[in-house]
Amino acid sequence: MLRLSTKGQYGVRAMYEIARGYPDEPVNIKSISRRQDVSIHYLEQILNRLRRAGLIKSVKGPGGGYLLTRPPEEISIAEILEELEGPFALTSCLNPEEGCVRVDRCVTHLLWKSLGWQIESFLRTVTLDDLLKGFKPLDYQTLLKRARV
Amino acid sequence: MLRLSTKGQYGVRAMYEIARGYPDEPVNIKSISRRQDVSIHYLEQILNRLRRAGLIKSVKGPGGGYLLTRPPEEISIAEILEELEGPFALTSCLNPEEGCVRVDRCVTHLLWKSLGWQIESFLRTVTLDDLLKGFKPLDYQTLLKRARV
DNA sequence: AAATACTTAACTATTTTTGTCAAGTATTTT
DNA sequence: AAAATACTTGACAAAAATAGTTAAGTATTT
Ligand code: FES
Ligand code: FES
Repeated sequence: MLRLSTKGQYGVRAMYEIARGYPDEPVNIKSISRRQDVSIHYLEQILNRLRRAGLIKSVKGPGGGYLLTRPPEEISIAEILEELEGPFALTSCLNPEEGCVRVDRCVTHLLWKSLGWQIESFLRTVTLDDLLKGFKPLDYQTLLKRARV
Repeated sequence: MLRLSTKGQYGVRAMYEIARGYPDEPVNIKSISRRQDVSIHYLEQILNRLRRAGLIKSVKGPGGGYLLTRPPEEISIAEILEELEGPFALTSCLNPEEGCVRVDRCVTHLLWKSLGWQIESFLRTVTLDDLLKGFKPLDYQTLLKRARV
């Protein structure tokens, strides 16, 4: 239930590899593909979107690859996922572009909205730098402390 | 991103209607369909699963319908969603039946696992009784207080 | 000129979602 | 017994989303 698509998962893992080269060592697609076991062609599609969104930039030619445009501690997981999968809206009713006529008399609307907030808030507190440092949230209490900030 | 299927959404809303008849007034499918704007045939499919799971029971014949098998305050949203959409596993790697060979060297595995825990924990604290009483989580702080229990 | 590496668009197979349809079975009331 | 109400089950199917692949480029450095 509530599955994260492979596009989002691969995107975060690719960003982790690119973050390892920060600030000046471009990481090429082939090595990301090798280290993360994701097809080169699929990665091309994913990295293109992240580049157009301004999260990474590309360096062409031999020795080229991808580089972060900002320090790893300034790029959150939420930001990456948002670019690849759209806004945090658990239901179509919550999507501003779709909306819902039942909103006012719906008993579950606020529930989904709140859960969405909670998910988004947590993912905004986790950055690429956390992943680089081997961030390992061990228990629920630790998570709450982070989220409470 | 991270969408909840209509089956899960409709399931919770149907359970809310059935909860309104607790403990002794069976609620028939037709009235659930009318009040929640969901097709009768689709509801049949959903309620069947919830009945087989033991969350509700059916009463046949005229005046029949569905009844909760336990008090509304003992049935959490998490339980309903689990029956309709399977376990809280954000990625296939987290699903016990699927698994993943990369788990040990994966930089994101614990992240998705933690987020899954957080979502599940929150939904276990919200019950049908909360919905009946018009539970309206107003802000993130309120949510955290509930989750912290 | 050659090698490396990114860029873009179009296409497609598979799976999941979101239902519908049809033919029952069970129970109560008259 | 008959009629009405209401649940039960399984099969089917359209539509959308997911998860990629294919092909033909362009740009840069050595
Ligand atoms: S049905 Fe749209 S807000 Fe609940
Ligand atoms: S790829 Fe399976 S655990 Fe991360």
